[in-house]
Amino acid sequence: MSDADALHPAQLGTYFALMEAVSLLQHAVEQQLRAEGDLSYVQFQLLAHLADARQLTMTELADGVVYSRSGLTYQAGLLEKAGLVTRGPSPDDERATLVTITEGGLALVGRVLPGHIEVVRRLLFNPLTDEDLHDLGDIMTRVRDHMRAEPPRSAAPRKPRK
Amino acid sequence: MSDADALHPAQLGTYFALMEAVSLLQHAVEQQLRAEGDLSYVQFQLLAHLADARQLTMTELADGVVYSRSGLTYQAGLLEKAGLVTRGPSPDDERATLVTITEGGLALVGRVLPGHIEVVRRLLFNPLTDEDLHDLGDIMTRVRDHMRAEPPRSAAPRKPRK
DNA sequence: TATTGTTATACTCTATAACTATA
DNA sequence: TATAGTTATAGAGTATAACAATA
Repeated sequence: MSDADALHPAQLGTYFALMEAVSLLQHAVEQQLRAEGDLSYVQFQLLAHLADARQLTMTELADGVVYSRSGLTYQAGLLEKAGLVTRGPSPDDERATLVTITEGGLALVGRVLPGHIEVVRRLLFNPLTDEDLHDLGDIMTRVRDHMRAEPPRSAAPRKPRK
Repeated sequence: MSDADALHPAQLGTYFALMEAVSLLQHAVEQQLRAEGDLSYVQFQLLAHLADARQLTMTELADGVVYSRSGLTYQAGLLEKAGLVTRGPSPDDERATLVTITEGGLALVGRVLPGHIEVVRRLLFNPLTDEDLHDLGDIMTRVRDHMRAEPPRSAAPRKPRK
């Protein structure tokens, strides 16, 4: 037995606290989005990206949202059915699909965002000082960029039977 | 229009970085757990709690894992079917179900944990200094405790039509 | 050939409500 | 009455693989 599990207790505790806190936050945020906009978090993310860019290809939209292509097609289909986005061919690349946010989509984001922010403020930022906020932003930005750069490392070294 | 959305840009950026980083981490961790132990993250969490306590009631097991009761019953059923836990009545309270981890369950946790920790170390802790680690642990512990204490605040203030 | 996106399909997970049994 | 847990069921989401079309 190696000491591969010799992660410091502090590290393990930090990891679990991080995961649990975000899990709780995500749960709260999803309730708010569902109640005020009938949106899942993923759908909100997609709309938020589109509210910023107005128009993106499926591939561009997939960046920053982890999914499989088919998952994105599914979600885009839902958003289109709800009248929040439209889909059409791209003039530049005939293979691409351009997703465009509608007025209704923009309106919905505007309607949902304040409550969303309120939840985040109450749950995440309330117990933090300005310095905490700065530290957390700095740390998580670094971690995120590091993860984005990491080679996907397809799964695991080996796969014990069963 | 109120200034309800006047969350500082720094706050919004921190929030998004946090959510995205954790999303990426969770994705990576789930792949590892699936590949090396055929477990979901939830199942791993349940087994990890049980590896620590050996025996818990369903209600105790539900603490720290957000779910609905039925969701927990479902997961416990899967773990039992896989031979990783057993379920039986409690001597203290005839209503309660005692969930006990088996030797196989303990072995599986032992087999999966090193790889799990390796992924967390590589993705989360690699780009962090000791001071970052300390800050992050301190911050997220405080946030988590704050969220746990928060009144569930059932959903949202009001629900715009549509 | 590689890339973009969709479809078909199967599966996992989660939540709600109704129900049983014990406290 | 309240609490612990299960069941039935329905719905949302995700992934894989096969496919079509364009670059």
